[in-house]
Amino acid sequence: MNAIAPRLLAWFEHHGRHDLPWQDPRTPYRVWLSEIMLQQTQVRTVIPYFERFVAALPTLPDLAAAPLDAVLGLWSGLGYYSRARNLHRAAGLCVEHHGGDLPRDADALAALPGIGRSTAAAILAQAWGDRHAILDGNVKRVLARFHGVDGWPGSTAVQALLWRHAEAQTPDRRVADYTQAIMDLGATVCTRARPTCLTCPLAEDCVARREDRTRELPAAKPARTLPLRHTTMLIARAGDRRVLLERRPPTGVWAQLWSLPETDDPSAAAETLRRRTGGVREAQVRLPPFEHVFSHFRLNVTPLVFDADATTAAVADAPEHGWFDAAEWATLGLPAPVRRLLEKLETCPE
DNA sequence: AATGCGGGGTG
DNA sequence: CACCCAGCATT
Repeated sequence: MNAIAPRLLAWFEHHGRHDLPWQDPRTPYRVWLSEIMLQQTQVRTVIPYFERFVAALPTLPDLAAAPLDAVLGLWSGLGYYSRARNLHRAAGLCVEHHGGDLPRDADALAALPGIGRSTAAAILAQAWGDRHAILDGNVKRVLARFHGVDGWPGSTAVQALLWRHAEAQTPDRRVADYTQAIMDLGATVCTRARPTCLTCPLAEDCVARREDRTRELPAAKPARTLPLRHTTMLIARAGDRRVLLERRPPTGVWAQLWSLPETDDPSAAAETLRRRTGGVREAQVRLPPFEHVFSHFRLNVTPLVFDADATTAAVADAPEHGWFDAAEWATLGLPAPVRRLLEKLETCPE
């Protein structure tokens, strides 16, 4: 086997990232939180969210004791909100079953919601130096290129092969540094576009480099055009400038987040709102339609603004809802486009 | 084995 | 505009 660990560890000393906020102090809780936030999310995006989160909830018991809405508020804008709900649930389970700590065991970790094979391994490797192989996007790219693995890494077969390479390359010692090193190499040298092979410690034995195929590996996901959906978001604004929000259903996009009432029939918009608010009339202010892109569809959003006479209670079968002023909705877990919409309305005159 | 789940960055 | 990113849960 052509071992990469010695070269990677030597490179890591001077060229790795040693000042990430979750590296110091390096506690299992902070490592866990960072790993969850970093799922499908880049380091630069995560850092401000991480700092805010640990400032508000410094320990695992703090997280377990916090209301879910507070956790979703801290997560608002980061995306993949099931991560926040699972994080909160897992914290409760740790208090209940593990004395308020994360278990130091891969199977016990992977049994917690939101923690899979790779995240469990990353937590044990980073927090304790225990020998476990990780396989995230960076490691997939480095190993696919180094070993010349063809095929899309999302497919089961290719993923299984990459796991075998990852296990075989993980050293017996300095596992925390090795794990960080291979991710740093993927993030800073072996990048998706224009990798800087001239500075790479693995270039000499890299199959993709030798065969000039770094541009082709790892193979791209099979293309598919995203379906387009439409919705109308209803902004009911009271005289005191409070707006009507409702909690979204427990499943589907933006599950359990606070958001604007929606309708798929714009002509029925006023009637939809009247069921919740009493009298409304369409406002003078207009907001332009916009498009929001998800991984699996595109959403065309038409905002409609209404002036509401009263802030009466909703009928019994309506979803959970409420009237919020700017200071209040600012702290809620809102979908990013809804937050932008409300911010825009705040700044624009009558 | 495939799909749902956000939001932002990149070429 | 397409693709990707410190993946996991669900079907």
